[in-house]
Amino acid sequence: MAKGKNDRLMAIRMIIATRDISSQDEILGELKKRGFSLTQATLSRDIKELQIAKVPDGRGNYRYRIAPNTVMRQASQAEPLNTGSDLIRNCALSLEFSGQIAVLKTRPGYASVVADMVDKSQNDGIMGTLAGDDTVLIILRSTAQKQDVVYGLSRMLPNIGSKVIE
Amino acid sequence: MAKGKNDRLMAIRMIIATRDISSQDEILGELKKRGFSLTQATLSRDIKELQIAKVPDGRGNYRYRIAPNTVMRQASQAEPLNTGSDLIRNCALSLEFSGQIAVLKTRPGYASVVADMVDKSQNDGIMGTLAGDDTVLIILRSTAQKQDVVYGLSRMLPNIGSKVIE
DNA sequence: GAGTAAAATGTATAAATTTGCAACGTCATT
DNA sequence: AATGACGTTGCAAATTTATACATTTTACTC
Repeated sequence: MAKGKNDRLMAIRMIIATRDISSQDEILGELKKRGFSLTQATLSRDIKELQIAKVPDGRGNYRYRIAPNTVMRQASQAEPLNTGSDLIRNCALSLEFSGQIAVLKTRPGYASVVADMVDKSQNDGIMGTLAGDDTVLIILRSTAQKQDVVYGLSRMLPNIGSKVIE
Repeated sequence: MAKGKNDRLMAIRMIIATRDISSQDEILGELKKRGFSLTQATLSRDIKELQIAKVPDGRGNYRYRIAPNTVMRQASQAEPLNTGSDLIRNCALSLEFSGQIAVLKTRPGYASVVADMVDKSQNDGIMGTLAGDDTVLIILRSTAQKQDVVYGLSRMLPNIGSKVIE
């Protein structure tokens, strides 16, 4: 099972989203369980590339998390869109609207990745997004139509339409 | 011994919000310039307490950042307001409204500091704020008038009026 | 003021993370 | 096949960060 670097990066994201991890050696152990072969040095480089950080959790411990600085972006400043993997595409769990706000629930740890995709979906109705760990808050422009927003999102998240809570 | 621990913590927040810092020793140097006397060990503990993390910045370097609070602060619980420096005052870049929400963009890294100031501005129209890295989400009370909110903010951020996107 | 518990800090060290460098593999071109 | 550009990786060392332990300071009570 010769897995490429990209699979490894996705696996790292999944691991830190799923488990309470506080050192790179722990991540390394999880990766090896999953059949990856690498050293801690490479992992450190991967983590840098993924913008993952070791963050104090406020309860006396540390935890690896996807970088805070990808948390919020203005939709209009987005770059051209990028396909992304199925793994990412399928991690949107639900979408619910309330006035000019929409709340998009994701699998734990994926919110910032999904928020990034939402920003890149070039949707005029979206003013900006804010991502936590498993929730993306989407701020709509006052002129936005709910249907148009859902349609726009569906370009990046194909089956989002079926996840809308009415 | 000049200043208490709390002053030191505030100084650390200010330093990392203001400068591009990539190691604790650099922070230590800034603190000493400002008249604080401490060791790296104490700084490490302070950083843990403040939930500050060393985050890859996506451009090949690392930077210390305050962990974004994913929990909304209630404006009403704010302490009396505090002048703040010109540097902080001038880091609001734009302000845009959509219904009961306003999105305030700041220079990267300043959102939590600005959000803090907004909370302390004792503005009745503001229900609370949520800060990312360079964006502050301001949730307005349903009764709030946009003009009153802008006016209230201008007490903390003097030229915010000119940054409003219409 | 003496006594005591808790908090804060420094010292020294351990643990964790980053990085320079050389080596290897992949592609595209010659 | 040889060449070269480029990305990826391991190794080992350097750097950076966290922490165990001892000591000092602070805050409070008597």
